[in-house]
Amino acid sequence: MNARPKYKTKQRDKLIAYLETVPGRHITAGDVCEAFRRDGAPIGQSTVYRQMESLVGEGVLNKYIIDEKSPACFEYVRPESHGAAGTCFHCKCERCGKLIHLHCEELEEIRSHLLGEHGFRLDPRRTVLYGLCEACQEEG
Amino acid sequence: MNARPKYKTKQRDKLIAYLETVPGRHITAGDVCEAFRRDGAPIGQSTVYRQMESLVGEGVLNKYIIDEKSPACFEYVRPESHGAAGTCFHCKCERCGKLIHLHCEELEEIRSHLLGEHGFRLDPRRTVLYGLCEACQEEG
DNA sequence: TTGCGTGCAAAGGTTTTGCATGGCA
DNA sequence: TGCCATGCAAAACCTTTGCACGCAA
Repeated sequence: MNARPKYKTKQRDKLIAYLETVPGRHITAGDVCEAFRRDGAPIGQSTVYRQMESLVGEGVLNKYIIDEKSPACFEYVRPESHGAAGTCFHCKCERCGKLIHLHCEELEEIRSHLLGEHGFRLDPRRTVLYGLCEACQEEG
Repeated sequence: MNARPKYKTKQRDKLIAYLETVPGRHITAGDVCEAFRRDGAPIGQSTVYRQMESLVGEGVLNKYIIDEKSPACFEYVRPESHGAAGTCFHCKCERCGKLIHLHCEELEEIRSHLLGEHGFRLDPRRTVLYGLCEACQEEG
């Protein structure tokens, strides 16, 4: 978890204000750029990338990698859960591509188990569980 | 799981022969290209990409994504475990890159839980659990 | 002979970087 | 004033695609 940037800029404020309107949703850097463009007040894409990467370091955003050809997803974390391990797990259907978000207590136990028994600290932000969703299982 | 390609080519044979020399290790398409280049018998990179993608479909290779800027990793699966529902889970350290194979009863519970409670059939062959290994946690 | 596989080069798309300019403290 | 942040354009990177040629069956 890195330090904040030293300066408070208009772009940074606007970016955070926007992110607060989409808590818990998955958005990409491109989404953000487009949102500002539609607003008639575009922000440079390198600024968006740099600030968002910084916000990940500050714990304000989570960053998820779903697969190599999709852009990275960012998710706004509400201030009250900044410290908490309030991250979600992702399941992706190999067949239809559907992405499922799991906020599940029991999956937290996996993390403790891996840490306690195997010394491995699981990072849910980078981990995607692949498999078949309910609908696709039925289709055979 | 898709069908095999219709033709048996020299390039495909050489590729499989090479993969058999690195079972259980994670390699990238670039690694493969370079290995053949060093051998003095290069293979076109598009051929490598196309054949490896095909081998993933055949179940001969697993494909893993670490993060968006690293190239995709492929892992050779030995023939004897092709059909098996590979009770082997993979943990990969995001820092040192170490690959850990876990054969653990308790992790089987993840699968039952996901299936029972969330209707999701986890495929351990496609799934890598990312995080930090013991040594890298200590280094901070 | 048929048509799939190969290989080169170029495109594709996301993210990063160089560098001059502008704004925060 | 001093330094950081911005923004444009271009680079970097991995991967895919178009197309002509060659090889497997």
